[in-house]
Order: sequence, then structure tokens, then C-alpha cells
Amino acid sequence: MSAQEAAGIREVLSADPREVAPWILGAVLSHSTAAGTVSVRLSEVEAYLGPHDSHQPDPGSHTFRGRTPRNAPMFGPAGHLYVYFTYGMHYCANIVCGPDGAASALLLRAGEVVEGLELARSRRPASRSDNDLASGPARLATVLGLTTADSGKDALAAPYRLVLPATPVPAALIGSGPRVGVAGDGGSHDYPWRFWLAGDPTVSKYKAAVRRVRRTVRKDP
DNA sequence: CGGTCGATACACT
DNA sequence: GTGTATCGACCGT
Repeated sequence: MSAQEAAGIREVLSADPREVAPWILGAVLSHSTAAGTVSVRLSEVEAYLGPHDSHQPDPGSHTFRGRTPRNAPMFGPAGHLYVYFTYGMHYCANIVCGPDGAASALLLRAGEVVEGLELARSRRPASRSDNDLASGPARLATVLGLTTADSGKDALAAPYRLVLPATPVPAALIGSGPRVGVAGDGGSHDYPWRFWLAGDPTVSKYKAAVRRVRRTVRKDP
């Protein structure tokens, strides 16, 4: 895309993530590697707000307690990637939103693979169907080949590409509800900041956050 | 299709 | 030390 097009997209992304959502749903994110290109049409996202938002504090956000080396990309300009590693084995990708320094973002939760289907399948051999290839944040990151090595990179420049829909998705076609996997207040109905394309078969199945009972970890000699 | 449960390594306190 | 913005294997319906 041209520098002018990128500037226009970045302008759209530089708003509150809850306002950006209708533009990101239906958008296509691509990542090219030596193995090829995979593109995903985004069908589900979650908004996470920065620590200085005056509207409502967001204890569910990685930036709630301020800047750390890991979340530093979220404090940067809109349109960049924030990718983190979790549960000891999974990556999840965000698109940074808001003005520079706002530290808000949209977690990319699900989408439809629209390019590079074979490569996507090879990256997720466990997938039961093509609709499941990117039906979940870690699944989506996996099919796109995104890891923490991509965190902080500009999604509007090669080897990435982000194409927004010509017009925002009408509100009537967008579902919303509590965020998935967020424990405590951040997962409550006071934070209905998960957005999806109504009726889209690639949207992940909702699972409420569960408090996990820690099993005693010990190594017997 | 849906519920249960364990895996796994890192960030942050 | 503690908790995690999750997934898939397994098994039952």
C-alpha cells in the first residue's frame, strides 16, 4: 500500500478501540514469510484500554499497571502489532489503537482464512475444519505465523498488510459481550468489549474465565 | 457438538 | 511464588 493509504488507515486506528472495532471487523490482515502468505478476514476482536483512559479503568489490560518491556509496543503508534506469549505455549496478537501513548489495543480473536489456506492448514494440523483454523486468538496468531518476534512491528508495512473495509460494519451486524478469559472485574458485563460479526461461523465459542485451582507442582527425584 | 482437564514457560510481584 | 487476553486430546452425547 502507499504511504498515503497507510496514513489514512493509521488515522482510523488512532481512535478508542471500541470505535475502531467496526472498521477492524471485516478487515484483512496478511503476513508473508518464506513459506508464503496467509491472510485472515477478522471476525472477532476485544478492546483493551490504556491506563490513562478517563472513561473507565481496565484491570484486564496488560497496560493497567503501566509500561513494562513486554507491553511497550502498546504505548507506541496505532497500527503496530503487540504480540505476547501466554500459557507457556501460545501467542496472541493485538493491533495497537488510539493516539500515540494511549496504550490501548484490539486483541485479534478470530477470523476466516482467505489466502494461503494450505499453509494455514499445515500450521494447524489439529484443526477440525477450516472454520476452526483461526477461531481463537492463539489459533489466529498461529495461522498467520506471528510470534513475539513480530511484536512492535508496523502491521501497515511489509511483510504485513492490513486492508480495512470500505465502510465500517453497521452496528446492527455486530454482536458484543464480555471478554473471554479475563478474570475479575475485567471479565464482567461492565466490560462488554468483545465484538464480533453476527452469524459468522469463524467466531470463537464463548468461554467464561475460570479460576484455576493450582495443582501442587513438584518434582520427585 | 460439548464438557473436563492437563500442559507449559514466561512476566511480574 | 503465582497467575495467565488458551488449546487440544479425550470421551460422551
